[in-house]
Amino acid sequence: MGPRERREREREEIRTRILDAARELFASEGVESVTMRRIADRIEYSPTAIYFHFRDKESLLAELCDYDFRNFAHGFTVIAQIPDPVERLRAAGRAYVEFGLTNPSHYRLMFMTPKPVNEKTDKSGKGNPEEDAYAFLKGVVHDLKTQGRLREDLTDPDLVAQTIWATIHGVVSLEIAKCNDEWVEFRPVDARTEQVLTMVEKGLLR
Amino acid sequence: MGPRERREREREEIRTRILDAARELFASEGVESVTMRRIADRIEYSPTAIYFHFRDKESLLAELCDYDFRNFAHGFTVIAQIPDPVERLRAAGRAYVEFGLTNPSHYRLMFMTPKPVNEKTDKSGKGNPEEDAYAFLKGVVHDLKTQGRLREDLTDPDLVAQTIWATIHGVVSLEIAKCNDEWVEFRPVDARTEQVLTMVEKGLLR
DNA sequence: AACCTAACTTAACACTGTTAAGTTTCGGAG
DNA sequence: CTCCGAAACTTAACAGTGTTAAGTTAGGTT
Repeated sequence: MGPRERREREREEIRTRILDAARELFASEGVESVTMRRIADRIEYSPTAIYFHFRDKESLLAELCDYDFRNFAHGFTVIAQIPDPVERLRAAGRAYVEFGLTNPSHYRLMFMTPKPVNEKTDKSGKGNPEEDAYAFLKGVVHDLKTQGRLREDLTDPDLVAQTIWATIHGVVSLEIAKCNDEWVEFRPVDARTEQVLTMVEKGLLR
Repeated sequence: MGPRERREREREEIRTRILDAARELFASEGVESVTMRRIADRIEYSPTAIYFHFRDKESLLAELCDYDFRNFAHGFTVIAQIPDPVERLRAAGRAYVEFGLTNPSHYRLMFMTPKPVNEKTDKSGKGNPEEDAYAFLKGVVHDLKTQGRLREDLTDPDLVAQTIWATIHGVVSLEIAKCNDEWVEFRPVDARTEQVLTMVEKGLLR
């Protein structure tokens, strides 16, 4: 209750105000419109003030994506309840696509942009949500295997998980990057998603 | 042979010198290192000179990618000779992956970066190479269908082609964007490619 | 009451893409 | 041969970016 805690709380408050301002710009106008100066305008601070709360722009955006993806990943706890692993996989795939399409800027930054090699993966604490999502997928693959639903020649669960991930990621990322191109008559993305999911089933299960 | 033609030829020459300089930077240091000023340095011109040959930076890079992808797509003419459409599909998939991995900057700009909505697709002349590649894929799907190799419930060739494209694109783009992440133990990209290709076969053919 | 540090602002730096204005070069017409 | 006009280029500048060094203010601690 001392002023020490208050200061800390206030500090956390302005941190999230910065993140909120960034998110609005991010979602409404895309990543290239997110500018330190524009964020600062929104919260009526000087641009330099942001650097007192975030190391640089990149880690600000990384934290934003991390936070929102973690928020989304909470939905996986209800999907995890689905007993049939095949249905669970379908549901997870649909949810993943939906996240990508409703948060294209997030998705782009997280999964379509190469990171420089440094990548101090901040081992401390909760563990990054991408990793958790991948672990979830691996769990589904594990269940498929123990229930004998996987094709018998598929022995490496990581390889299977990465195959599934790549496939569904392909749908999302192609939609995000290419939906405005008119030279290919794209089928509705939902149709493509379902098509891909049944291909995964018929191609990997038995 | 008049000076008229010479001037035109010289103009074309400096154009390709600009493209070559851009390509070197592009390939060796990535797209974010390609700067009008650095291109200009390499050819010992002023940065402004480039604008006499290219409308802006974006169309310079677009032309570069277009040119190189078209160059790559010529390889498809030999793949097109493969009589068995299944083998043809595999070969095309492998070639596509190889292009993406040896030209990640090209691939990123062409297939992992959203274009603004305008997109004056320059209907004039040769037609863009991405479209040609897609047409090639549709041709394979067509052959598969007429030979009765496609699953009978797959009636829409575009949907099938887009499914295959998304799948293989997923492998390439994930590799480009995530190969430096250490939290997931990626299997070798060749293994993932083969895995995905057999999944496509078992999932879409009969 | 004095101080000291956290939180902020102002001003600036080194970049970026792009453009307006001025200069050079050079083929073609009188 | 001379002059012209346009093409090809340069210099200087603008408006924007992320980021930092230095200065200022406010508020809890001694």
